[in-house]
Amino acid sequence: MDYKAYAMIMKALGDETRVKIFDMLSEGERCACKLLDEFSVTQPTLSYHMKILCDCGLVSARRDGIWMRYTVRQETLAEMIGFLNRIAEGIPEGIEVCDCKEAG
Amino acid sequence: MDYKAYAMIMKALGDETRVKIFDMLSEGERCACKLLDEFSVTQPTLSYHMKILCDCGLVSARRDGIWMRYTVRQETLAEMIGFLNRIAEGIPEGIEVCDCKEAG
DNA sequence: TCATCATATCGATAATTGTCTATATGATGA
DNA sequence: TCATCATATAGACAATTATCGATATGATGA
Repeated sequence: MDYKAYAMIMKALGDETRVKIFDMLSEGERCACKLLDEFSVTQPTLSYHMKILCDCGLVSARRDGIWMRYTVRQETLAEMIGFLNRIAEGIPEGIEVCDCKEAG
Repeated sequence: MDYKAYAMIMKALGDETRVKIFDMLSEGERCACKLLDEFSVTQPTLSYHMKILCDCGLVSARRDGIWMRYTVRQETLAEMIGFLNRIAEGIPEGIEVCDCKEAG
């Protein structure tokens, strides 16, 4: 997974509606109609948001008859958390001042 | 921290340049000039990106003479990781099918 | 005080995004 | 097969974003 992929995931969650949807999905599989009840957006707008969440790999969709059902993709979420954890762990104890003064 | 704040953080990281900058900062404090060397953007553009990273709370900036030095704000990053962990942990074992069929 | 250097802000602009209405697609059941 | 229902796509549009060049700000040192 490269920076482009991480940025795509973050961008997908960088919208209040989508981050709420994603949080709702943490409770388990949800259908589009349930999600539509919760948010004051039209059906096409919800569909647009779900596509973004699916395209980045955070959510998977399955068709069940005429309904669409969505779940969190744990692998992708785990990779994202891993990336952030590595950044958090990478921070050294002391302050490391860069060598501007010498260079300039 | 509310959904709006989380979305703001995610949006800040939802750009390839910024996610790279943030990853670079995991190595320790960095000055603007060092960051500018690494990325093919102009100085005003870097300044713009750093403002976004600072405004959402992910990065803190300090002035050191004529230089600006940036560090990861561990508290904010930890809160973000915590939020994602709660979502990951919230996913139940079995598939929970919602009651579309009965409701419709 | 003033020139210089690093950074921030301004104003402009092309690209992207989030939203809508209207319409298409695709599954279901009579 | 056809009407119906849930969802997806198309097209339009206002708002936001990422970027730049030009300029302002603010610290430093002669």
